[in-house]
Amino acid sequence: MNSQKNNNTKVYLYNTLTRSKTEFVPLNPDNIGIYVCGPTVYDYAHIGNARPVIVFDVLVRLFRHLYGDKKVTYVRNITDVDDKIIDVHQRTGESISELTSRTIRAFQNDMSKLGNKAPDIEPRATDHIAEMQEMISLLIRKGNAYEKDGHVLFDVSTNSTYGKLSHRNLDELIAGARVEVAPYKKNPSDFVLWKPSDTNQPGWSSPWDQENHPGRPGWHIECSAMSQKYLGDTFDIHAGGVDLVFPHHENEIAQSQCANGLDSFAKIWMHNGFLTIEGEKMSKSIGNIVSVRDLLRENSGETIRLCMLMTHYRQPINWTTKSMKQAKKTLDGWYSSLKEFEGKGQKTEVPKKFIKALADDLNTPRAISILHELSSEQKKRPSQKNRDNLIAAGNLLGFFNFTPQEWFDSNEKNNNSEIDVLVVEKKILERDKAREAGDFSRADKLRNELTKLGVVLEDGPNGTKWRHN
RNA sequence: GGCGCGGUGGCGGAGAGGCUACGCAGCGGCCUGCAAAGCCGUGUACACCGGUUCAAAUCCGGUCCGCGCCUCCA
Repeated sequence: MNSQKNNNTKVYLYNTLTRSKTEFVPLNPDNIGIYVCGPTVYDYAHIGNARPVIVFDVLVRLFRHLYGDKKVTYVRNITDVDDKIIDVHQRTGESISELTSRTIRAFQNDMSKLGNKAPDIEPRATDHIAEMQEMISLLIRKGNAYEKDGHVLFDVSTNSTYGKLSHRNLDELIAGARVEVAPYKKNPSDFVLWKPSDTNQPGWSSPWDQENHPGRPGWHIECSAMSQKYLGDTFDIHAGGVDLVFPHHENEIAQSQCANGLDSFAKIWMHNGFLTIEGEKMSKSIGNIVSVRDLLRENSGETIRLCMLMTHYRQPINWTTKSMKQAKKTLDGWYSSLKEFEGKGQKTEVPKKFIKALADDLNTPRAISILHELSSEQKKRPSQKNRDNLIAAGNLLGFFNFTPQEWFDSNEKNNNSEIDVLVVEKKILERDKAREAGDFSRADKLRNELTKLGVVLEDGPNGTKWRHN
C-alpha cells in the first residue's frame, strides 16, 4: 500500500568511512541497496549475532517506510564454507551440508521470533563459487593478486587506498604485525582469496589447483562477489558488527575496488557496537555464550528486541537479566495501555517525531521514549486514535505483534508457572463473596494466598481481573 | 605498541555550548474496604584536572579507568 511515498524526512547516518554523521542520499531512490554481513553457520545464533540483525532490520523498516516497500533491496549473506564449520563437522561427524542447512533453518527461525523480517535475498557462499572465482581471476589479470603454492593472495601493496576504512596504514600494519608470516605471502598483510583444501575438506576445482587438488575461497571474497551480483558494483549501505571493520570489510573494499574501480562499492559503512554479557566478553572459554534459542525459552522475542533497541546501536551494550526484566516491564505497560479500544484499528500515520528520531542515525532510545509518551497519552485519554498512533509507531520498530490478551497469556507460559487457573478462579470467587459480605480480613487472606502463587489481582468496576506477576 | 570507542543521577539510557530527556526503582499525595493499575508531584548527574566562553556535561589540552580491533569472533 505504501509503494509510493513522498516525504521530506532527511535521514542521517553515521558512516565509518568518514567517521561522521551525514545526510543519506540514495544513489537511486527507486532501488536502495543494503548488504549486511550474515552468520557463519556452524552453531546456534548467540545474542551478539542477533544485534546486527535487529538493528539493520530497523534500518530497512525505516527505509521502506520512507521510500516505499519495493524500493529497498536487503541482502544478507550466509557463510556456509568456513574452517569453523569444517571443525564442527570433523568433531561431530555430521555432514557439512546437514550441519549448515540445519543451522540456517535455526537461524532464520530464531531471527524471525525476534521480530525481524527476512531479507529479500539471503545468498549462500557455496552457491556463488563461480562468481568468486571470476572475481579472483580478474584480480589476477589486473595484477592485484598472485598465485603461490596453490594459494591465491591479494597483493595489498597494489591498493593505494588500503586501510581507509579502519584508518590504518600499511607501514603500521607491517610494523605491528603479530601474525606469523606465511611463507607464501609477499607481504604480511596480503590475504587469501583462494586456498587449497585437504582431502577431508570441502573443495571446488579451480584454475589454481595443483595436481587437481581442489580448493576453497578465503573469507572476504564471498561478500565482494555476492554484493556485486545482487546490488551491483556500487550500492548504498554495507553493514555489520564493528569487529568486522578490520580485516573483513577493509579487505572487501580492497578486492571490490581493485576489481571494479576505486570509486565503486558501498558508499556508507555502518557498524553496530559490541555486546558483553554481565560485563564480560562472551566467549567459549568463559562459558557465557548466551544463545538466542535459550533466551527465547523464557522471554518473548519482543522483550529481547526491546532490550536490544534500548541502547543506541553504536554504543556498547551490556546484556543483563536485569535489563531484560526492565524491557519486559516496559512492554507490559505498553500492552496494558492497548487494552482499550481493541478491535477495529486504523492505519494511521506514524508520528513525525518518532520518524525523526529514527532518521537521526537510528536513535532507537529516543524513539522508545516517544513510545512511552504515546502510551502514556493513551492511558490518560484513551481513544482509538491514540491507540492507533502507538501501534503504528511500535510496529515500525517491530513491536505489537500480539494482542494484549495474547501478550499477557504468553507471560504465563514464559513464567512456566504451575498456576492452576481453576484454583485461582475459585479463590477469586470466594474472595468476591467475602468482600460482598464485608469480611475483608478473609478477602485479604485470599489475596495473600494468590500473591504467593504469583498472581496479581486487580479490582475494577467490571469485577476482578488477574494476571501473572 | 598501533587503530578506535566509551565513562551521565540508585539502575538502564538519550542529549552534545544556555532550554524537564525518557524509563525503572525511591519518596509524597489522589484514587481504593485493602491492594493493584492509573494519575499528580518530587530529590539525586554529567570520571578527574586545567583552558576557551557572558555561559561547558557538551569545545580544547592533559590525567585516570573500562572496552573493542590489530588472531577469517557480529
